[in-house]
Amino acid sequence: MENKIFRNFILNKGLKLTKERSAVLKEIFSFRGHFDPEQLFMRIKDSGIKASRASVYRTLNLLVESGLVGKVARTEKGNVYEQTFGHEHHDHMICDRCGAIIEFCSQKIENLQVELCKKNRFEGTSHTLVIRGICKRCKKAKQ
Amino acid sequence: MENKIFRNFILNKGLKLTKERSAVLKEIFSFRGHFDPEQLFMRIKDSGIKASRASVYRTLNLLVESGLVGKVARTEKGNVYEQTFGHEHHDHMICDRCGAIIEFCSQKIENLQVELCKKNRFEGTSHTLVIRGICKRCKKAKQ
DNA sequence: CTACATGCAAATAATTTGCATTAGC
DNA sequence: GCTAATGCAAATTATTTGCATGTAG
Repeated sequence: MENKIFRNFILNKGLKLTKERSAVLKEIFSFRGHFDPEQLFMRIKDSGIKASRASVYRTLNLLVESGLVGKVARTEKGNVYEQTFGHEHHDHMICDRCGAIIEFCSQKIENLQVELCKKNRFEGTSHTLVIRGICKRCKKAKQ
Repeated sequence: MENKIFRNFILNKGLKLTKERSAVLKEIFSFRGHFDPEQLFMRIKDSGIKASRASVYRTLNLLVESGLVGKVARTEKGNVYEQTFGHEHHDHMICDRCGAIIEFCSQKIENLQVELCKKNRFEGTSHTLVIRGICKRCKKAKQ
């Protein structure tokens, strides 16, 4: 499914579906969770396929553009991504101490978006909520 | 007021209140709005005081630690800050058509943050909510 | 066979840091 | 006077880019 979408996206732009690009796509969709470019690069390397860091970065940008992958956040150590295709909308909490990213879903936020948009006569299509602070693990370590 | 808070913070840590640190604090509280370290550095330079980029960065970190200044976001071109002392929190709607940024305040979001953090045993310190869509002006133009 | 993509290494850009010198307290 | 802060330039880190070569369509 995601292969088809990516293929279409690539060909429509007059670009080429190389084995490096396919490898990046495949690796991302082979697991669920957050990742950064370096982790992705290592995973691909470990899987036996060769794709340079440069290609990983370049493909990642294409994937974001295509909508298959989303940028979750910018942290002190770079960007964090996730696959967005086939996943329900959720938001994130980010620990400022250890960088942990916690996902959560809340119907109240969805409702709040509708309410706020009505009040401001804004036609909302999506939102991003990030709560920053200290995760329970670090909170415990602090004491 | 903020001078007093900063002075206390600095002295409590056994640090020194230098003229560079005072200059950074003064400059930040002399206007309202967002800024990045480079802009701040330039403003200070233009105001006739000498303070190196390194000192601006170092002081900025202290100010965030003290709670007088907050990190608004990480953008593609670095961190964006704002003074937090004496200012109410707000969030943004961004129009995908014309790029307009609408600020809004909502007590319900603040409450929701508290509720979500409690549920996830997360110690939330701040949040960023961005709603994307079409603003009323563009919505009207569309019809 | 003709763009476009790749790998590499060098370039960027924001921020941090080591060190000799200066200055709060 | 002791200790921390400054300025500078070099280091660091994540990401991008130029270019010669490889390859998909």
